[in-house]
Amino acid sequence: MNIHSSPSFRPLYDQIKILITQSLIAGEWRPGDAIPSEIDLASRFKVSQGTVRKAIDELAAENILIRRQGKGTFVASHSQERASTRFLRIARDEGVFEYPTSQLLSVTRERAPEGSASLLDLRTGASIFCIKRLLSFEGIPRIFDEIHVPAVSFKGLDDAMIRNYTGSLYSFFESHFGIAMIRAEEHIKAVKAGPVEAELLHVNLDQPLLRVDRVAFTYGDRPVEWRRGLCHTERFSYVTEMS
Amino acid sequence: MNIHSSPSFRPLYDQIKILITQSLIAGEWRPGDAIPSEIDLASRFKVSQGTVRKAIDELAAENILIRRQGKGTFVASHSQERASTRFLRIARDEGVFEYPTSQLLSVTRERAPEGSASLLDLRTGASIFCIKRLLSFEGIPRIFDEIHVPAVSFKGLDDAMIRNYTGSLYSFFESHFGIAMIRAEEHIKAVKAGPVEAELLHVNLDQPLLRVDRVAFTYGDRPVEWRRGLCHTERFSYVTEMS
DNA sequence: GAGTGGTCTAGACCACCCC
DNA sequence: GGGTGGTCTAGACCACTCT
Repeated sequence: MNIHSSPSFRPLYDQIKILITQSLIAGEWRPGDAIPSEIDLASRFKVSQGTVRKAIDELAAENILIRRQGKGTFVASHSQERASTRFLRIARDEGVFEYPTSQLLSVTRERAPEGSASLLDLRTGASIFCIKRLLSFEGIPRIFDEIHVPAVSFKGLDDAMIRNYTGSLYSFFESHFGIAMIRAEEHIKAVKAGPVEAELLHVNLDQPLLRVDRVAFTYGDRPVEWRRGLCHTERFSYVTEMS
Repeated sequence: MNIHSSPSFRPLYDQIKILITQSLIAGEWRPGDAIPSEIDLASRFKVSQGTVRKAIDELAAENILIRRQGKGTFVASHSQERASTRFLRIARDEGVFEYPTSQLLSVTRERAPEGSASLLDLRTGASIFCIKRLLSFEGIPRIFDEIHVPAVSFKGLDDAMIRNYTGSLYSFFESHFGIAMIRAEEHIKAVKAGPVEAELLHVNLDQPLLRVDRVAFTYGDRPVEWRRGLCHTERFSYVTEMS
């Protein structure tokens, strides 16, 4: 098996990562499913088990797959993950973590404004769904979210569907539209509360809020969600780690 | 080599990670140094090269070591890293990244207040150094930092030393005190500018600022720095990624 | 050419899970 | 007991860097 024919050498395990990713994009294995065993994949791709292992190791490090000793390797899912604090970085300063409750404000069909359109690789004016909601911790409204997703990828989305679903929004996107969020980038600023968010979050006008702009990506680094969260950070913080 | 004697089984490569970390703590290899080759380490630890590889792979994934094909494996350093954006997450919304300039305001010896003391595993009132500085982007002051470090680990620190040093603060800590920062946790809030920071950052009183509290750790997950940054985020953002 | 890390293989055996 | 992932080894060969 001579793949060492440079130039532009690409390791075997890297090519296998791509093949696995393509199967994920194609929906051959869906979030929560077990993928074939390492031995099966090795024989399918005609490589050694060690090479498959390395490919899976990297996908697991990216939180795309999850390994469970003795059971198998699974497609990461927002539905079954314990403590879905993975994309929710707001937490109490002290005390136990409590999952927020969500109040849906509106779901509308809109034309994408320039900002979110370009970040979602859409043309300005493309059709999107705009979701507005309020997240509350301990009964107190803390985060006002405005969420844009391309209408073409989320055909038929409406407020009743969301209201009838119990679970996180990303878990809803997975089960109803087969779109799994695997990565996100956020830009954070401190801003003054405007009239809308002041009323929703029960704060005075011009109170400082955290403004968290996010772009989330699915398999193959395809951007599929833009959102802006306005967050009242009294007794709460946005938590990050770096290394 | 039978290490598979459960209970409380610990893989060999994990034990070797610990041994390498201990050498880093002991200062056997310092930031910027090359560590011995994989073959040398394998014979020193009496394991196969593959096992050493796995240990080094994980330390490299944690940004503690840096592999360079054909050259060797090196201890990560804040001095020689290209684009030390690793612990500086504030960037312009658009345009090219420009490294900020630092203006040292004061270096004083203080008694640790309760907050930073407990986060640094010190008793309240322990001796610390308090560094205050102002970071400017494009000539405009953007971040007011207050930094606490234990006096016992930073013996002899004074403002002249910092002023005479060109380079980042963490690179200074490395070269003068042998303390390498490898990981940090941050808690972010939106707050109103008080009188001190309003003047320093040239903003009105009560303007919203980002308040970024950080605890930074060195080898062995030992906390050695607490800092609070107040940041004026007009045209700038705090950038994060998650997966 | 010598030395380093990087890739790939084949095989043995262990830890874990479930039937 | 049989299947899964997890660890460890030994060896071959490639890619990169420096001398």
